[in-house]
Amino acid sequence: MGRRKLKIQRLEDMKARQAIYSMRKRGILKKAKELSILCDVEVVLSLSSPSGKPTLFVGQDPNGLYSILQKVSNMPFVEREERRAYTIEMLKKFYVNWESEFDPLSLPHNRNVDTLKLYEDQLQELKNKLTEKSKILRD
Amino acid sequence: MGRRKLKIQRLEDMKARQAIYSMRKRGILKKAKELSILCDVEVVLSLSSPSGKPTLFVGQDPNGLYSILQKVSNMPFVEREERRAYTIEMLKKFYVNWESEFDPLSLPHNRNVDTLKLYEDQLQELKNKLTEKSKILRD
DNA sequence: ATCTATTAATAACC
DNA sequence: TGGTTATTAATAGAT
Repeated sequence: MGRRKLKIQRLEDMKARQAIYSMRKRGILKKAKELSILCDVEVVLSLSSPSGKPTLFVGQDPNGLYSILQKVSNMPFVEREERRAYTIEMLKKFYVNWESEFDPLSLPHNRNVDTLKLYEDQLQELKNKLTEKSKILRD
Repeated sequence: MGRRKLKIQRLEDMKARQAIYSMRKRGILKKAKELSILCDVEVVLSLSSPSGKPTLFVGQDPNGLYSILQKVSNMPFVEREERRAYTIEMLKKFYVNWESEFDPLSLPHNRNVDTLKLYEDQLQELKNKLTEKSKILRD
């Protein structure tokens, strides 16, 4: 929408980038909010401005953020900068079709996750340790 | 947009919920993709359908997901179901204005985070332990 | 930031 | 679920 149709490609003009970002950020946040209310669903939207300022929207059920974190918190690798590539690989296994051009990365509930089973088991001990530490920390 | 203006409130009719969700999901995913390309920014969008099927979109820089996880993975509490409320409290501290009616939860880079400093320090030891474990796990 | 000409999303229908 | 159309909403370019 607008005076002209905008080609969807990286805007090279930094000024335009920032301007368009501000406008569209408002739009998508509104959409996110509406969707979460209308359909009573979990929505998490995370953005970074061209200058790097992050924005987080968590709609309706805060457990939405909780649940996505829960999935990924099974991976101990997120805390190590040099492990990014590996983290991404793990995410691909949780969320199929990572590379798909536009289609959402959909994770059917009953997907076969055999390959993850072993991994999860390996992590159990680690998570237990973490939980203990958490407890100590809160006391 | 549509034949009539839709009031933004929870749709009680399950059928309508599912239908509207499908339509709007497509829309918001398109917006997310466009924003990530146009402005070359990190975008992470996580949705749950009314029936619970999750959808994840990660745009442009996969490190977007990485960085949000990195922030929150500073919190060891995410792995404990009964700690949800506490987790939410921590998130509020990372992302201000949690309760704001529509405004995004924005986290300025140079925000004063004194209250977090102590917490982060306390967590350092924990993270070190975690890193060790991760290393062992990969070997 | 605000303003509008236009395009894009979408509510109701089929 | 997928397609069509009348309308509303988002927004590109200009102010």
